[in-house]
Amino acid sequence: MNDIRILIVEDEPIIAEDIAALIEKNDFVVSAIVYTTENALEELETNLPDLVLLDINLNGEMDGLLIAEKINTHFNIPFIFITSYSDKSTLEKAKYTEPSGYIVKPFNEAGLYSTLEIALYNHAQKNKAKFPPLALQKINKNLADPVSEREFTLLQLIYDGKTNKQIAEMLFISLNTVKKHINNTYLKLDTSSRANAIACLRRLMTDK
Amino acid sequence: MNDIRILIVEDEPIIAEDIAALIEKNDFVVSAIVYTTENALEELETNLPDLVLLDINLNGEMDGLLIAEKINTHFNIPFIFITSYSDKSTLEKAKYTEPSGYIVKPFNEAGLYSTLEIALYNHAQKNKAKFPPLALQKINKNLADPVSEREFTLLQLIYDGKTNKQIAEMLFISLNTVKKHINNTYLKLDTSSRANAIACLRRLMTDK
DNA sequence: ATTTAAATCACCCCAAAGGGTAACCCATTT
DNA sequence: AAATGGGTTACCCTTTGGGGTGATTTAAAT
Repeated sequence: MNDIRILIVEDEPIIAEDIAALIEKNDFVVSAIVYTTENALEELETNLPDLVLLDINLNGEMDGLLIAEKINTHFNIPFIFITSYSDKSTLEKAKYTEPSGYIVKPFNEAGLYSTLEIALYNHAQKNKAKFPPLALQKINKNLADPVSEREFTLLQLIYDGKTNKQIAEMLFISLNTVKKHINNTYLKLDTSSRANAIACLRRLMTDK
Repeated sequence: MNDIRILIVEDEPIIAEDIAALIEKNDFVVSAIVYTTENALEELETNLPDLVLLDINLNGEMDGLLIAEKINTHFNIPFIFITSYSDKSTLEKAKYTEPSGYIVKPFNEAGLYSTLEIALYNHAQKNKAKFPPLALQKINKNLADPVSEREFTLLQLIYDGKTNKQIAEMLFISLNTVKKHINNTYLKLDTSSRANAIACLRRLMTDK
């Protein structure tokens, strides 16, 4: 089956059942409902779900944050906080665990469902987000003298490991033109070699 | 100021004002409120915010999705959908744009605030996760002939944009040795230039 | 004790890339 | 009408990088 299995960690049985009903109504599968931190950790070890709905406050303690940390360090699954505590200090602590969502009670079905769907999709995309393609705007934002579109095209090809000759052939322009463009971009990037330009571009893509 | 500037894209002025009030109440700054797709795109070009609150349906069209695509391809900022359309088909389309959040109307202040905070924090973290450092194990996992630790050191320096001469000086070895090592790694990576080797390494880091 | 593998270095050759100058075309702007 | 800026090309020259062969040392493995 390709069913999405969801673990519910919630110390109030009535609310847990309520959540479970909404989830199943939307064609997800509840892998388990647990009421304590210990059971939650055990459930993760023995019956790993695809996603966790997590109450921050469990029996008076903010153990949801501990569980979140455990999920981050030991499992690679998304989790969503469901809590009635929406004060800034709780949220502040919670956000550092990088939850896929944060739902404040009372919540509605549509809100829960959309948060679930997006959490699952975004989590799946997360790995693919590494080494993203270059973005001209992003690079220029950090440059005094902006790179032109044509120059950017050349930079992308350099970034892909192409030689000047290959670039010339791909763009149907002279080798001299390629060299000229690249030289101009080197001035703008304040660099002086392809490999260094690539490192520079990486920096510009992550800066600010 | 380190104020977080938020763009509101919402075709109903009353709701837009409502959102703006909630935002400012929570110490964010509204960079602009726009009612049309055109103005939204213009605003992105001329006055880039830190985050966009985006209604999917603008004047009868699902232009919010177009704007989302534009943000993804041209700008590197988080965006959150705010919509009254919570049907599965709309959500399905929306999730493929990888929004940082999806808020279903009617929403409450706590829900909006927490979604904003988490979107901003997760987006900031996302940037840090981009362009991760090279990992020898990961690279070798995909290579028939594994790279040695010393060779890996050299590769990292190439990846950082260093020249052979710089590498030789940094590692206190002869320029000839540097060349030899690099040549050996080129054989293993089946490549033939630094820039190409870098592109190859990036590939190896993302390949399963 | 011998093989193996990694790291080190040298020398040579040629291809590729970097740096500078000058010029032309074609838009857009002033 | 003139200036500006991007894209294009050429020419010249210097530096860097890539490719091959061979050799030594050291440490680990058989």
